[in-house]
Amino acid sequence: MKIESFKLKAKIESESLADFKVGVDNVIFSVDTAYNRVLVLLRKRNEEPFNNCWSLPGTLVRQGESLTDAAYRTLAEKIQVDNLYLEQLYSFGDPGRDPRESPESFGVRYLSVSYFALVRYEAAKIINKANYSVSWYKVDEVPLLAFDHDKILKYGWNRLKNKLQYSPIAFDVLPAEFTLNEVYQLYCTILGENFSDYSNFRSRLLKLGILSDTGVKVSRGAGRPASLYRFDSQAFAPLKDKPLLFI
Amino acid sequence: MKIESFKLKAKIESESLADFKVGVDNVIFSVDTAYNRVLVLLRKRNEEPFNNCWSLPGTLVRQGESLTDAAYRTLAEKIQVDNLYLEQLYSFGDPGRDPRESPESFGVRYLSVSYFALVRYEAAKIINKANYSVSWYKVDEVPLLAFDHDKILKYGWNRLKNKLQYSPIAFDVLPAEFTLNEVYQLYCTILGENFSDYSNFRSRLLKLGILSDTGVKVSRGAGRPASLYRFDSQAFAPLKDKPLLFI
DNA sequence: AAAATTATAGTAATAATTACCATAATTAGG
DNA sequence: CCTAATTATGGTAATTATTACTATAATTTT
Repeated sequence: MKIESFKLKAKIESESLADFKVGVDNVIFSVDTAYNRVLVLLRKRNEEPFNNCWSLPGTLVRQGESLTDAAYRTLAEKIQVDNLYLEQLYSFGDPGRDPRESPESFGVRYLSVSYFALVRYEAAKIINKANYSVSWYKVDEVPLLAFDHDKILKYGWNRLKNKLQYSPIAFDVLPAEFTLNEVYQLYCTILGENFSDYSNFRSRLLKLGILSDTGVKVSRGAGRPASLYRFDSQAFAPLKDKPLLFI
Repeated sequence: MKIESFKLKAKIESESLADFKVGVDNVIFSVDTAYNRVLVLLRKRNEEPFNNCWSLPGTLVRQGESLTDAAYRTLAEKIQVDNLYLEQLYSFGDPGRDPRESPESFGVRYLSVSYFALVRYEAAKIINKANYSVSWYKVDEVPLLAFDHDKILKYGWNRLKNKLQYSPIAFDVLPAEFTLNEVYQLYCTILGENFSDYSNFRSRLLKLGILSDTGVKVSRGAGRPASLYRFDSQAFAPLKDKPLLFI
């Protein structure tokens, strides 16, 4: 059987099934505790459709590549960072969400599997290349985005705020050793300042029993030196999948 | 340009991009409070691959069809039910997850966008047709499933237990008017009996202020008649997206 | 050396949770 | 028809958690 006739046969057999290109779009948040802001990484498109529009950084999935790999590849192309949290967000696949779904393209559909990532602003370095431009935008000051990326961003921003409250994602993003104030600043920056008082946040966090005090003290500017803590993943393991509030 | 040569050009242009078929697989749970068990709907496959294996009910997405529509279509083919909760779960797309991803099929990939649904067992009627067989299995007694459906089921079962605790999905599944005991039984059946005492569950639930007493009393068997309540979606609206515990 | 700053511990008032108990209103069984 | 069993509902005291503070310790800044 020749290739083309095989293809035709497959086409007939599949009746009216859609053919998909699958893209991965990343909502990459960075927490800038120094300036009390959350930023999201946007990329200026330099191709059709939505040429010159800002969009979430994304890529189409290649042969043999897993979805997560595609997400990491996109992220690694744009920023250089050691500690990050990444998880799949949601899949957007409504017909018509991508203008490339034209009749001339034989009814191909574009599905976006979105991922959300969290990094610290100070620890993430943007990789600038000649052929594209990426930039951090304050999460509440993003321009209109290409495709349905506004919707994806909104979805991701909600997930981030919720996830932070019942999941220890903060410790994936912080360096291995951190002060309690650094944790507090991270929570404040993402959730707003009025969610808890520092003293109570400290006791709440320590009572969970998932942080271990290294005993090492560090001075960051003025004031009494703070203890460095580590996240104790062994102590956390039994709490996994329990509805656990971190704030 | 002829169709075939256009296709060839598209192929070259797309370099090493994967082509996907997108399927929707449903983890449909039913709560059987009478027998204190949670069931999941499985379908016996009557086609390759995994012929004669049990699998999650699913379908490939058709041209012009949204993912959610495909999920509802699969569900409506298998069961007849009035009140249900449905939400997208996760997308599984690792290369090699479907044996149809053979070299002869030109590197096509099979992505599964999974959905999870919740219904009441008493309210869901299986639709039996000649060409397939579906059946409820206790969630802790499922056989080995086709594809990576074991993984999907596990993921869905976790999501269900968590979601129930911070989201009012119970009221999507219950009839419009229900007794507090019916709510309690639903929670017990899914989460196990030792999560809370009935009396405390009642006060917790009522204190949320999202249920309104209709004043109508019903007798279900022996004992004092119970009040029928309604879910007050208006009262719930401001609580949406807050980390709210229902137990 | 004094003032400012930050970390940490602690405390009293309030609120929430828990493990019960009491009573009301019905059905079930003789 | 009467009594026992059953279920719904309201309540309470003990415990625990949360909240809004205060006090003190250990450092840097001036």
